[in-house]
This record gives sequence, structure tokens and C-alpha cells, in this order.
Amino acid sequence: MYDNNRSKIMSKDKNNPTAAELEILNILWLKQPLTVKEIHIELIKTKDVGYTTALKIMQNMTGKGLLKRILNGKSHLYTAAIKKEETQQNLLSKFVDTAFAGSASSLVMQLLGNKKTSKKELDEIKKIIDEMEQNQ
Amino acid sequence: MYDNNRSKIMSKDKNNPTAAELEILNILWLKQPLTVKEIHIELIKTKDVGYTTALKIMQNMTGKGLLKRILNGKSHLYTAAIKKEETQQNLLSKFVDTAFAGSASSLVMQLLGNKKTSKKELDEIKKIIDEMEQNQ
DNA sequence: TTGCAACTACGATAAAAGTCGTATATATTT
DNA sequence: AAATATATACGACTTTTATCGTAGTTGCAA
Repeated sequence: MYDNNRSKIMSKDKNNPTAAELEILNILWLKQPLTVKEIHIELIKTKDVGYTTALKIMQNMTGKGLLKRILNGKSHLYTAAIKKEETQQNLLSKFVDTAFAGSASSLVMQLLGNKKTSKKELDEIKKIIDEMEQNQ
Repeated sequence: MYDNNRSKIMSKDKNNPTAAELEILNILWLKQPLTVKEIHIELIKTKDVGYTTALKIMQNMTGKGLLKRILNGKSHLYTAAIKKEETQQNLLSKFVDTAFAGSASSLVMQLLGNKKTSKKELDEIKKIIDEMEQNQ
């Protein structure tokens, strides 16, 4: 009815995974390959979701090229089709833009100021910074 | 038809602003109050969007409690009803969970490894870390 | 005071994400 | 071979976000 293509014309979007898709990817990035059943068992540890919902999301993800699958007897075995680091990089880049108006440093400031970031995490971050400075 | 209330029962969600809503909030957090017209002028600097679209989003945001408005002659003056730091904190917390499986340190690692993060940003981040270490 | 320009209000539409029921196909067991 | 269990496939439905057209209201200018 009206021009709904503008944003699509302007920005070739990265087709980033959604939150629900990331839950599945995070499971697979730890251990692959897995069946829908195995993924579902992991998912219901943190949220209440039906089996066919998990199945459908994984089918959609396969269609989008986020997952690969091979037939294994009666069921399928799924693996992540995209790399963890690249994916996180894309998501982070967009997140810095939208939530922090492009300022990575203010994001880090928030992160370090957050009481919920554990001391252990803070120490790890410092260690990373130290190592980066060593390599310069 | 079926129980679609589970997630709502389980998790009282923070009703975080969406990407489009954040664009508007980021403008207001720099300068307030502003009219719809003024916001729209800012928005079209980076994306092609109609006036009534901006208006509608801002009306919705007011309904959700994200913005406040007062009548000013013929039009309204809008201000952000939520604090920048708190909002960013909520968004960041959720983002670390979903995109980085809860690991803040691996987020920072990605950030520092990102070639698109400018040297200036990196220096600022180091400075923040240094200051935090001073204060301990 | 009447008309135009500027605003708001409202509703229609669309796309995407998430949800799951039901139907179907395929093994496995008895 | 029939019954049961296990998987997938498919489509219906809901909610949320985003989009904008059109209608109505209001203030100001001529």
C-alpha cells in the first residue's frame, strides 16, 4: 500500500540472530552436533518452551543459513553454521550504535560500574587490557 | 487458543526500549525538551522515516512511560521519562546474557579486538580502567 | 472571521518473532 | 503385522514493532 522498502534499500542488514536463536546458538557453540531433543532439554532448563517451538525455530534457522543439519536415522543432527566470534562482533557493533550511540568507551564504563559484574569478571577484563598493552 | 502467557508469568520483563525508541531517546538525552517536529528533523538525518511515524512512536512511548510530554501551544514538548544510565544498564545486562552467554569479559575482549573500535576509544577505555584501579 | 498551515489522533497494514496443535512419516517393539 | 513411540512438517494464531494515510483540531494570518 505504501513504500515499505526504504530501510531495506538503505541498509543491507546482517540478518543477525534473534534472542531466541542466540539461546540455541550458545548451546551449540559449546557442544555440537545436537538433536532438537537435546537442544530442547537444554532450553527448558532456563525457560518454559514447547518441543515443537524449539523445532520450528531450528527449522527457520536452517532456512536462514544459521544452522546446518544432517539426517541421522530418524532425526537430524544440527550444528551452528555461523562463527561465534563473527556473530558476536556483528551484534556488539550494532548494540554499541543503538544503545550507546556509538560510544564503546561509555559501554565499558557502564559495564565496570555495574555491581552485577563480578570481581572475577573485572579481573579478567583487566588482564585482557594488560595483555593488549604488552602486545603493542 | 493456547496458553501464550507463560513468558509473561515467568519473567517480569523490563519493557526495554526498542532500537527505534532508543534513537529517539538518544536525541532527547542530548537536548530536551523537543517537539515531534524537531525529533523528526534529527531522525531523517540518518534514516528515511515519515513524520507521522515518528509521532506515532513517540505517542506509544508516552503511553509506555518512556517519554513525558506537556502541551505547548499547538504542539507538545517531549522529554525522556527514563534515565540514560539506568536504561543502558538494563540493556547491557540483557545483552551480555543473550549475546555473550553472560560473560562480560568476553564482550570486552571482542570490543578491544574489533578493528572498528577507534584508537581513541581504546585509549579512553584504558583510561577508565586505570582510574578504576586508582580508586581501589 | 474565515481559511490555511501545522499538529495530533486514530486506525489500517505489514513484517517478524514466537508459540504450538495437528497431521504425517518412520522406527521400534510386541 | 499392528501398535506404539518418536520425529518432522506444516500451518494457524498472537503479539510487537514499524509504517503511514487520512481525518480532525487548533492557532494564527490575512
